[in-house]
Amino acid sequence: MSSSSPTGQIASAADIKQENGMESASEGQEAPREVAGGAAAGLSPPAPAPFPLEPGDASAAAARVSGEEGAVAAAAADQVQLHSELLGRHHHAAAAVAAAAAAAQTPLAFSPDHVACVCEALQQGGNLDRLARFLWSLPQSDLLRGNESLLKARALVAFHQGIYPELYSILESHSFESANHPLLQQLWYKARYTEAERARGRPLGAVDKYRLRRKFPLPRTIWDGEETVYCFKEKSRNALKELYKQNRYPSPAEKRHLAKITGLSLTQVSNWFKNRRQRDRNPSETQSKSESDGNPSTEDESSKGHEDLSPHPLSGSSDSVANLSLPSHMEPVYMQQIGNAKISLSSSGVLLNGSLVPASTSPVFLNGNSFIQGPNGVILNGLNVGNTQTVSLNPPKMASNIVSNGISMSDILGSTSQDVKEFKVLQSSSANSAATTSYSSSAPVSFPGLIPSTEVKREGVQTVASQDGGSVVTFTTPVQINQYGIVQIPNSGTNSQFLNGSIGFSPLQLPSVSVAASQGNISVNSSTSDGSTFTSESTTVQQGKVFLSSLAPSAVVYTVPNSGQTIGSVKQEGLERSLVFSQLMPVNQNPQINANLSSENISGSGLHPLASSLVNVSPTHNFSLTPPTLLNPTELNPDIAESQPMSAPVASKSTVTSVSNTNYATLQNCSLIAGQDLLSVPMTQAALGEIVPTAEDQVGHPSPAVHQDFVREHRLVLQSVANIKENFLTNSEGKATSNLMMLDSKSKYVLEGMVETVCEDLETEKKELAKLQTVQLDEDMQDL
DNA sequence: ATAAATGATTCTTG
DNA sequence: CAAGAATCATTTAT
Repeated sequence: MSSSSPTGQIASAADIKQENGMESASEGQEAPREVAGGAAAGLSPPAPAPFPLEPGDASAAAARVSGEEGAVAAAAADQVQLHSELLGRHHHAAAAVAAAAAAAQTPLAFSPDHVACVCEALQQGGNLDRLARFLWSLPQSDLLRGNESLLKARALVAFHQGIYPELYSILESHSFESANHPLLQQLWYKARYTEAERARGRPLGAVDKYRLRRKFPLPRTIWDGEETVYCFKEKSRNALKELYKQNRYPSPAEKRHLAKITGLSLTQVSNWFKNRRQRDRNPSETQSKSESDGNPSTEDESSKGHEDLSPHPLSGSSDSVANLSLPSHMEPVYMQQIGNAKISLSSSGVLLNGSLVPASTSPVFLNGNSFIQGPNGVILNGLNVGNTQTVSLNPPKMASNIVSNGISMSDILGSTSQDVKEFKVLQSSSANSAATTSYSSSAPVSFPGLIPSTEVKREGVQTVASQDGGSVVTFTTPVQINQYGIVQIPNSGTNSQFLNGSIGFSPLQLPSVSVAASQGNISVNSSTSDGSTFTSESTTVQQGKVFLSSLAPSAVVYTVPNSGQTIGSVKQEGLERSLVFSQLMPVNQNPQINANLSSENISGSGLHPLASSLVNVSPTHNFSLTPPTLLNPTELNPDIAESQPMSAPVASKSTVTSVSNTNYATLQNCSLIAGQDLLSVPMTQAALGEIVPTAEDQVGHPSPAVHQDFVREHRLVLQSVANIKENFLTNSEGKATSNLMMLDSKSKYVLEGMVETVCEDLETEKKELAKLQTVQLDEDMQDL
């Protein structure tokens, strides 16, 4: 009983994943209420059904104990039985298990793969006692290997046996794959709770547990470092807020999209909106105390409030928003980075809700420094490109995609630490103001180098209509402000879909008026933070130029000097060194351009295949679309950096930096960040971890080649899946796919059953993947 | 220890 | 099925 509460909580949390409607949750909990306690959501993950950590423990433990004694002998039999049990469910796994069982009888060492397989299978089945026995039967040598499945199994066993010090030791000594984090995190906390509970003699309260969590933060080995506030990740929260500003009643499609982006379940998204609305509505009770005005939140919200307040609950919303919000799936946040300057197109942010959209996008111009502002935010770069040039890209009509705004933005900002703060402020404020409609005047928060609004004249800002729905980036007539040349590049309507990995580009239109020529150039500089790719000195900067010129009516050439080379005359001749967008991206109809980064490009650094999905590069044209430098995994996940000393590999892998010295322009793909950081980054990291052994890893576990291979196989599978998902994200459907994504909150822990999943749940599209595994297993079997 | 913030649940309604 | 209202239980801040 006493224990039940803590456990219950965890268990409940797990179940809670309402989305999936895990029945497992039902367990035996008596007090649904307690379980329900919002908390559930908080802790990420509970392992769904897979195996019972919870309440049942006691009984399980007891069973184990009793069995344990006389059972050693029985172990083999058990395993055989187990085998048969599993057989029905997992074909491959079963085979492996069988092998294992056989092996068990003859104390031979079997390959790590088999051990891993068996461990996974046993874990899946929740046969902890058997698992414990199995571990017992393993030769010491096997136990010592760095096999993650084995370690996980050992951790589980240690937990169930109450040997917490060992558990902590295991958890802290090995960097586990993110897929295993949820489970291990629970073990960690639960162990802490249990310890405290025992010490104290009475059950812990929620607050007590909270304190324990604070006191014993998760080790980086089982935590990606993503902060969460009230159970939701910061990013997710931001994304939700963004959308809420635009539309209080998101359509199902929007919710789905949001769910996907944030990694939250559909239910969570819905709940969030529901709660938000409720709290916005009646300030009474809870929040009333603070303010007179009902709106607790902030001014901005209130302002926007009136617009959307309109209550058409369901259906209405879609219509009203029609202009703005588009098709459900859009997620267009993408950025392009050219050298130093970062240009963000789209943005989620700000969409001006109904009001602003039509007219003009009133962008905030930041001048002075090279800022290019997207609707949402501003992207800034700390470097000066030219003092006077400003480029603003605003998408007049944005779609719903807010996506990543919060996400990407924050991440991006992260890189430029100094600016971050300001940036954030700016970002939020601008966004808000936009939403409110009153933007121009009040607009911009003070920003260094910002041009007073008065100085800005917007003349030719007319947004050009997008063509056929595809996303179009239009360069409208430049507005001149004094000496400052301002070029507006509105991005109207983003219909194109940007999938994570892909970047959609629409035709760039240049007004015949030569923007650039006279105005000067927009100098863009390469600023890869380290300057590794381009040397970006102020000098260069000034030289770097972007010509939006008369090459062709619709052609734009961005030229960014290469570090080594002097820019000299970049013009038409410079084509080789420059990018001609129009040619490069024939985007018109085909908003999506997918150029896979061939591994070779980055291979030097040992980039894993997965990376390719992340990065889109079209080598042929000295044009590289890369994940923003900022996105360096290192930066995204601080913990990664810490946990993996070898930041170098990581960085290189991300290719973020330079793809080749030939590229002059670097485009950043924001969406990538947004959508993918959840999935890809971690995955990538994991992959790297294996492929590029870090010092830490090696020290920690001298894993045999075999093991690595095995792991790699898994990784391949997983990665493939990831790729699939990313590449075909369009189908929001993706249930199938998502099943394999361990990182996907919905399917959390599905991974747990890596084996199971891979072996058993293969669906049509994934059969090939399965084969991989099969082959692997078969080979192993033969070896046996 | 208390209070505010927040996610989730339950029940009702359309 | 979704939304609103009331209410919880937990998380976070004081």
